[in-house]
Amino acid sequence: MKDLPKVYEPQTVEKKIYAMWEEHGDFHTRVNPDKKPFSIVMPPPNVTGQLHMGHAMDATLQDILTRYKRMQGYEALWLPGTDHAGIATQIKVEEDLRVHEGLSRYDLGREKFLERVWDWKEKYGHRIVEQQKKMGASCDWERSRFTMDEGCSKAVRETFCELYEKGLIYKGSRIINWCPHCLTALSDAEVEYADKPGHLWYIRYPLSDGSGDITVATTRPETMLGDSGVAVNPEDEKFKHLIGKTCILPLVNREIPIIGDEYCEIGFGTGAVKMTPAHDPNDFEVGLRHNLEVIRVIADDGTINENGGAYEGLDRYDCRKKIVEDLEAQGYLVKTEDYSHNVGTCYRCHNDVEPLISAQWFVKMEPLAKEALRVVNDGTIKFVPERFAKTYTNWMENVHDWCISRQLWWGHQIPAWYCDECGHINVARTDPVKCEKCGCAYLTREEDVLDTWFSSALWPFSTLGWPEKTEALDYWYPTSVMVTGYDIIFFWVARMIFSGMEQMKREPFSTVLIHGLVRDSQGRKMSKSLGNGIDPLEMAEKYGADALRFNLITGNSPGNDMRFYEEKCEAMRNFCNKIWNASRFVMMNLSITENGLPERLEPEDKWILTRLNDTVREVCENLDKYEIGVAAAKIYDFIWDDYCDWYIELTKPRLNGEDPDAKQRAEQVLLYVLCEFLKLLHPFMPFITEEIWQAIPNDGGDLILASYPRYDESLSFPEDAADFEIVMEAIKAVRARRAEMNVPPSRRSHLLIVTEREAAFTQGEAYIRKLAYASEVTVLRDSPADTAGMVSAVTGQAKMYMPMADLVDLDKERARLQKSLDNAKKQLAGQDAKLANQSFVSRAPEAVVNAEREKKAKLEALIANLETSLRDLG
RNA sequence: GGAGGCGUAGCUCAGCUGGUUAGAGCACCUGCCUUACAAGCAGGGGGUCACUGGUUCGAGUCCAGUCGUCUCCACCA
Repeated sequence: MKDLPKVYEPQTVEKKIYAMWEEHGDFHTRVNPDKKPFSIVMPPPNVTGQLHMGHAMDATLQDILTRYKRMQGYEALWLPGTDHAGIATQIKVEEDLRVHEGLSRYDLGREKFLERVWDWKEKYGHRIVEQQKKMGASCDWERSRFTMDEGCSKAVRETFCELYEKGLIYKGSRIINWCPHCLTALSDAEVEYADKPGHLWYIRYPLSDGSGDITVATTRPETMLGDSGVAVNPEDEKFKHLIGKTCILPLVNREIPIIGDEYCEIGFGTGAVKMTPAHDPNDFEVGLRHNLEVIRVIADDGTINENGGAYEGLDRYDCRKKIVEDLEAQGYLVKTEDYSHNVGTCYRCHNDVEPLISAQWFVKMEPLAKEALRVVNDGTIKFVPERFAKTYTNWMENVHDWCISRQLWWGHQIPAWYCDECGHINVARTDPVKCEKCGCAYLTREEDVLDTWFSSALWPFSTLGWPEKTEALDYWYPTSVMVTGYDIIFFWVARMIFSGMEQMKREPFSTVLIHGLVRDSQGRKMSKSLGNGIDPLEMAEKYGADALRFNLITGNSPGNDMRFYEEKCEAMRNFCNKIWNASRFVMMNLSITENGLPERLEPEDKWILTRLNDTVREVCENLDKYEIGVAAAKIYDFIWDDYCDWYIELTKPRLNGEDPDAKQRAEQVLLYVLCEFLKLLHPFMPFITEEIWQAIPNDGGDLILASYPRYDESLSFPEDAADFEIVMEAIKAVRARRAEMNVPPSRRSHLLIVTEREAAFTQGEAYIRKLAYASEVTVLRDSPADTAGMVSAVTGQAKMYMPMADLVDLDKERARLQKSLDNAKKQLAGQDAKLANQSFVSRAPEAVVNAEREKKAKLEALIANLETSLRDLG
């Protein structure tokens, strides 16, 4: 043991420890009726993705909760897995195909292409898992799932069929968001809006009867190719008379009607709006009401289609330019204004999305939203922090139908077959051989696949075996906590909730723990394009995974973003090193081979045990409330301040002393407290704690499976601890006085302690000498006759004198004492005033009043001591 | 337009249901290599808790308003 390096080396330790856990099967869970279940399903990262800081934080939080519950005796399952991530993965493989072979997916064809994607998945799918392991993730890897594995596919198909049968899934032609780059439809949630500078063009549409014209304003002139009407408000005096007339669409020369619709706001813009039902959701609605023609002019790839006449084949933005030029040339352009407007972009490729009419599959949201709202409103599902419940309900209350079809190949192909004869849509759990309506055998399968989030939505139960009735499902569902970022509430959390309610008739989890984003040191979002991402693995390699974990969960509060500072990793690494060296110290001094407390405890032992016990209680309370950062900070303080800076120092005289019995008792308490704090800290810093645990006499078994500390009243000695703190206070006062005068520790002096609490000080003579740099300690009841030439330090319970004549300046000493005295008196006056206040004494809770009285008593004692010291100085 | 967060030490942030003299890390200053640890020890400086008003015996904490800042949702061409 004595050869342990002075500096903790996480790199070698972490690998070894993780392998040990795996080898011992410590992560493995089983349906165990004797234990209470606890479960977390991991938000599945993209199968071909790489671990980023967000994942690292997410995983750390989940791991802490899982380890905590596991140690508390729960059958704690953290179920891992990966997501097929439709668009993201397909794009990656297509890119690879293009770069290396110069091929597109169409060159390969669907089947061959999908084989490539599966190969890709096999090749890179393990990467993220290995990365999670490096972070210490204690998942039950044997239960790992993939959103496109057999079971999940079955769950998807079952859900699709059920919803279709209930009429909750339908196919229809509606305006959807289309990404011309990814060439697929998107859901509302997949569109990100950004303010972009643009223009508002005012265009004159001549009336057909030649009686004048009507001017419309638009931000998207290219869509005029698909205009099939102009709308004005029916109450608008300016335009009322035009309703029913027609006008001529410039450039196209189409005659289109002027209609009256409330949608058009009086006084806004020109008061007249061009209607493009095929490319604008509002126009589409208006078009339905007035039977306007739906003319699609923009093709899937973002170019103008055959309906665009002369403009056919132009890219939509080139077309815009050309149209404006032509309008101007032909005198239809009235004016152009600068205008900033919100443009929807694809959340994957950030190209502008094109709203267009398209036949797609939708989930009808209204009936599903009802239950999803109820379980959050009635508290069945709790959000932490609570404010996110509002975000959630707000969205759910206004949700539109969910477009679930994607024009991709990689994903769950929609289980629908179109009858070539009668056109009937056959939706079936097993592939049909003939049309259920007309019986013909010519069926064509729907090519589209489902939105990735459709399978993610089923994750909490599909991973546990649904639609089969499995024991695991019965045991662990509903899961305990869902841990995820606020950026994913709509995409995922909301959809898991309504899916769980619909398919399982039970909520998928009882608590949603929301965390924020990890940003860079300047507060910017970490992103590939900015190149400001910090690789968690690099940080883990440099400072240790434990340090990184601690960094990510301390000093921030749930739901708030945090900035990542490498310096903080350094600080946390230092903490690891502190623990390492404290353990090294204990081991170096250890002669005992078993962990157990002695019969007889010294005051300092009682103090540290009391502090430990208090810490245990508070940490558990905090963890139960998901105040993980607060819990971590308390453990940090206990270990560093109480255990290392005080307790270890306090035991040194005994460890180095002549009394073997006293030495052994000190060892016992040192070891006991060490073991307890290792357990306490283990969920947060699993590697270093396990490593040390394995090296010391422990309770047997791996730390990961040890019992988490519980509050133990028999190990709490508040009175003794308070008495002991009197001594600590005196030591601090002496140190402060010496530091003030720049006395180096090497200069020791006789220390006279005048106190009524002689016993407390006499008992501690040995360590007082050490900690207060004294050559000898004399405890007296009465002040010495002559204190001239002595430096003094005063607390409420003791007066300390150090004969250091050369350093004493009587006047300065007097002035200093007088200043302290004045200060204390001032405080006492405030205290008196407070206690004289009748309404305070009568209204404040007794405990608060008593605390104030105690404080007053302490001040009085301090004042008395200061006064006698002053008097003694003469 | 709607909703929400944030504003506390030089920097980054904690501070739970209102209750000692408002904390931490980093940075800074002073003194120390005191045989666990200089990635350390001891001591210290530094805050009108954005502003204004209110509730209360008592407000960083609760309420209202103001200013600044960030985010999400919706979106009128």
